[in-house]
Amino acid sequence: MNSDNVEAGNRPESPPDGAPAGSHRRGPEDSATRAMLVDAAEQLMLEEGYAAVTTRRVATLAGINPGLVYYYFGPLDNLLLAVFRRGADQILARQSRAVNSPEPLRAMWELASDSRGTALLVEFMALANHRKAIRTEIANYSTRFHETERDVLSRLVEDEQVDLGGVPPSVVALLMASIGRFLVMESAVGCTTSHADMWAYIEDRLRRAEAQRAEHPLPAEPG
Amino acid sequence: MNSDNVEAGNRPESPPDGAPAGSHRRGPEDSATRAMLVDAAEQLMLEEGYAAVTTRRVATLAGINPGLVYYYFGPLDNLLLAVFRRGADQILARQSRAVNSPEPLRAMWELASDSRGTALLVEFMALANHRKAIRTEIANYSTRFHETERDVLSRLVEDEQVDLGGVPPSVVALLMASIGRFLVMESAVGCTTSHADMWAYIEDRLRRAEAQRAEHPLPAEPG
DNA sequence: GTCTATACTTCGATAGAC
DNA sequence: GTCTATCGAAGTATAGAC
Repeated sequence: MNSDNVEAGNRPESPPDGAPAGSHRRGPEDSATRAMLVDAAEQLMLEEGYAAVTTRRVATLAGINPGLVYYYFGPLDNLLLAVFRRGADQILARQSRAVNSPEPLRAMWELASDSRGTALLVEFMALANHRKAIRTEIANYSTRFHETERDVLSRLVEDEQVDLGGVPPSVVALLMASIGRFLVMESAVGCTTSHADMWAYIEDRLRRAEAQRAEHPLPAEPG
Repeated sequence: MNSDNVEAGNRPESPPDGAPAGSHRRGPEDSATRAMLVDAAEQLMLEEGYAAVTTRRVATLAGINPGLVYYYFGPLDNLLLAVFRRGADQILARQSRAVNSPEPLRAMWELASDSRGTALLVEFMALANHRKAIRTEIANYSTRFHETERDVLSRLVEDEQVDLGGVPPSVVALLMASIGRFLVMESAVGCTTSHADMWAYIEDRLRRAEAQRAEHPLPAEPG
């Protein structure tokens, strides 16, 4: 689908077979059953929160025997980690397409304000409070996410493709990520105070920042 | 301690005795035992997440018999709600002091970037995904929080006490809330990419916005 | 790889003695 | 108001048949 190097398997801290330390048994990574369990766990997290992700409920929802959860993942934490990693890889892949799109700022904003991704992230943020493995994984993912956007924005400013009005690219990257997710989180609970104002403001800034591109078309790369 | 009208008891949707519909029994609101249970529940939420808040664990941590949890709160959801309401009231009271402080913008920013309040809010946001009562309560609280800041900022701009650089007060209110909480959330999981840049940027904006006040001292209210 | 059966723990909630 | 005792449900995890 895309040739970006953001797929699973490049994660440096994982052993070659992808098995976290401490898990006794593990089925193949490409098993259809395994994927169905991850699907079911993700659905439960989104609909009822992480506390609803139990071996019995996941297995029942997937139409699979509860014992198989342990066969594929060992302790339940590993299943949660698998859900996070798959989701994080999907978002990083989408980010990779966004920063290369014709309107990178707008695409990055749409990614930042994605409701599904944010809903999952909130669950994992809460989970991270008492699960160290999740905490580390979120930190790694967030770091990659921000660094990519910061570097891309720096380059775009350098090439006069966008105008950030003097605000540092690293700051703009954090601004988009925080505001987008915040709006989604509040909408999820039914609070939309001043959201319309914020959306209008963002839209205005996006339009002005991207307008720079029309005046400064990027010449073909030399060499 | 303060005379602001943000204390509990003014909540319009609560019946006079403060008992939510459906709870069969309930002890007095000012009970010391009740307060210890709320303390223990809050501590468990902060240290181990909402899933750790069980009747047995709360009671054990508080050194109180598990049966008393039902005596005071009925179903467990009511205990969670009590934790949220007490925390929300504390933050609204602190907000009320912040907006009346000598440097309201800075005080509002310090409130937005408060780590303890944010950690609790993350837990409740996750809880809200599948508990309607929590969802409604968060929406009410957030609405009040934003509206207060928006109104105060509007007044400050009107009186030329602060300079928001043309950004609407409602937008600035949301910006502070989202960025502050986002930084705290990321720090909690150990990701601080670009945080130093953001803090420096915020500090610069705060200093410039508050500088306006020195040039335009507010005259005494007429009448 | 998939399933059954099971051991053990902890949960929410209630009844009732004191 | 506080405690003991208890019910039934659901949880994690394992052993072992097929």
